[in-house]
Amino acid sequence: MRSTAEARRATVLNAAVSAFARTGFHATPVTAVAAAAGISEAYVFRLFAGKLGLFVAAAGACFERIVVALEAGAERAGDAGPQEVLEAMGDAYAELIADRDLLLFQVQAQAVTDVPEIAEAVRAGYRRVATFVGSRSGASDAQVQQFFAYGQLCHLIVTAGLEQVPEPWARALTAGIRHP
Amino acid sequence: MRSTAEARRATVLNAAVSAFARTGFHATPVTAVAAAAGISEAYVFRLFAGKLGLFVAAAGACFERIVVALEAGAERAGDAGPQEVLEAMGDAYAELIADRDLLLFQVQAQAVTDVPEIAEAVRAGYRRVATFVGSRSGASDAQVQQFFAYGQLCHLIVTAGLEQVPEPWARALTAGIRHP
DNA sequence: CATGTGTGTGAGTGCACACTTACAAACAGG
DNA sequence: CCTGTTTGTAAGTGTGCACTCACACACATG
Repeated sequence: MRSTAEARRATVLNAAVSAFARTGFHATPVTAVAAAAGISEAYVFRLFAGKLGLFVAAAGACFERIVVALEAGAERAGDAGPQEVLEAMGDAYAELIADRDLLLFQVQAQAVTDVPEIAEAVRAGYRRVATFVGSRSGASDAQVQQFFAYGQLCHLIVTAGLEQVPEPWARALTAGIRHP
Repeated sequence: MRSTAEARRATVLNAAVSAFARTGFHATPVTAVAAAAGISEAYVFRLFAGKLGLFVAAAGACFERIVVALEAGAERAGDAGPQEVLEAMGDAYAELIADRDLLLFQVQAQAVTDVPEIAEAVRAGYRRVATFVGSRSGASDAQVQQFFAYGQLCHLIVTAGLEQVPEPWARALTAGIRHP
């Protein structure tokens, strides 16, 4: 045995998050994921229950990484006030998505929510993130809502490439958004 | 001649917005658009420059309809203050996307911005909407930014079906969002 | 070393779908 | 009524891709 199946699954999931992030569910052949993971397409199908199972598992991994990053960010704020903790989480999120994979994967997953299993995975992911953000920061519902609203705005900015647009309307939308 | 090409193009674009909204660019065969429009697939290819040209044209139609709705909404607020005009636009947008087609199309388009022509169409669309919202309302950049942030949050709520989720975290995210 | 179990692949198979081509019918103008 | 133009389609063609299957190699255990 060159490797255990569990270890392979982990590397495949990393490759899957990146690949799906770039080209989305339907336009990403599992051969692309397999190649990025350095194994054959056939073995990917043995490790996961079809392309759909692979995508759902990748969604789990994506949100897992987000929660971990937010935890680390919140730790930097210690037990400061809700606003401070939220800002620390925002900074952590901005750093995390510098490579764009996690952000783009979320956008891609949102676009395929007509598949029930994917919709459920997206809900489960945001459930984890939202409950964590709320409980860890102690912020009000309205503050948590604002946190996610500007997070979603960040998704638009990145997918549309608005950081690169010098026109006033784009500057207005990107003003104060951290990092991208 | 049963119809003029220009009239056909319009009906095809309506069908295309609906079809692409539901299943996205890559998972929507142009046969589906053709069937919804009541014509043959071959004729769709004569009317538009490939599937990509059809999608880009549909994006134009989508943002066009959004701007028209916002104009009508703003008209209802007359020349009140920026905040009132923004709220009137928000209400108009909420009504407009009751059928979900325009909202879902935007999400789908965002997911396919790795295709340069689509990215440009998305930018052009938001350029129209954002400049109109800013100039018509006279609101500050920060207000306009907030308007779009909560609009994007609305996209998440609808795609993930959060209106149907009774748990507290989902209630926090959907609180005060008009309509869905 | 025989046998079993888990890891891994090459070579298909079948189907969906983007796009083309050859052809037909409706109308317009002279 | 004949000729050209526009509207429209049926029937392909080629390709990409999800998924399968038969098979091979690595390692453990008695």
